Amino acid sequence: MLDKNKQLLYEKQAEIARAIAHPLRVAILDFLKDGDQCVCDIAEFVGSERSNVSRHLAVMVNADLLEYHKEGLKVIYHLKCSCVTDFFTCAVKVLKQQVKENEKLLRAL
Amino acid sequence: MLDKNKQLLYEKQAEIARAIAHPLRVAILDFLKDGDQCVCDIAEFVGSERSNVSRHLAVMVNADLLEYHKEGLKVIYHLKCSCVTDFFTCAVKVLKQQVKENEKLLRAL
DNA sequence: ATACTATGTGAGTATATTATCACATAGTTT
DNA sequence: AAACTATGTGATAATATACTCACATAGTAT
Repeated sequence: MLDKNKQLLYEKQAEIARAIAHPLRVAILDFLKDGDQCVCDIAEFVGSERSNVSRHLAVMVNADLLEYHKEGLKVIYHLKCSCVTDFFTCAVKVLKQQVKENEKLLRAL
Repeated sequence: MLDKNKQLLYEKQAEIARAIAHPLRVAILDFLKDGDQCVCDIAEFVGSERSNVSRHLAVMVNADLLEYHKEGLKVIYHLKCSCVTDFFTCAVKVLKQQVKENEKLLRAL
């Protein structure tokens, strides 16, 4: 059985996964990996209301995936840990493997 | 704005993140990285009901993170894509960075 | 066939997450 | 100061997730 420390670690890791686990947030992370952006431009990129984007950004700041600073009226968000892209690399691997299997299935018809 | 294909990709990636985003599932993945296991032993490892574990396993099979085969009465689960550990490496990096910042804060008191 | 073991599933409840709208705040410009 | 712009937040409703219990299924052993 798990000891308390391991359990806590798993909870923390799950928290980080949860902070990524939304299409909009994935889109935001993908956008920010190419450079810092303000809420306004992020909202335009992902195609959602600013208030909604604001909430999603807060989720990721809370999980320490993002940080921000003010520039006049604007709030600029910045990807704090670039290794987040490692996750996406893995996700793409899983997806490609899915496709491969579907192709196999298709050929068997 | 995002085109349909990008949007679909982000949804798929989010789906995979969601499949990881639970303490129990993180624990299971961590357990399986060291070798295949049956539901029974997984349930014991994570310290939860078998029926619950069964459901969590189904979530990850659905996301193509896991696969399984039967061996007599037992169902053996297997980590399909070892790169999942990359995600945890990143998560740990984020957590360490959190700790560092907290230490800084503490010293400033 | 009966009893047993490992696993999965339906139903119900509890809880968490998300989107939306209206509004609040804070900084900027005139 | 008044109007404006960018952002964040409270309240609500809709939806999704998670856990539990009881039961179903499938393979095994006697």
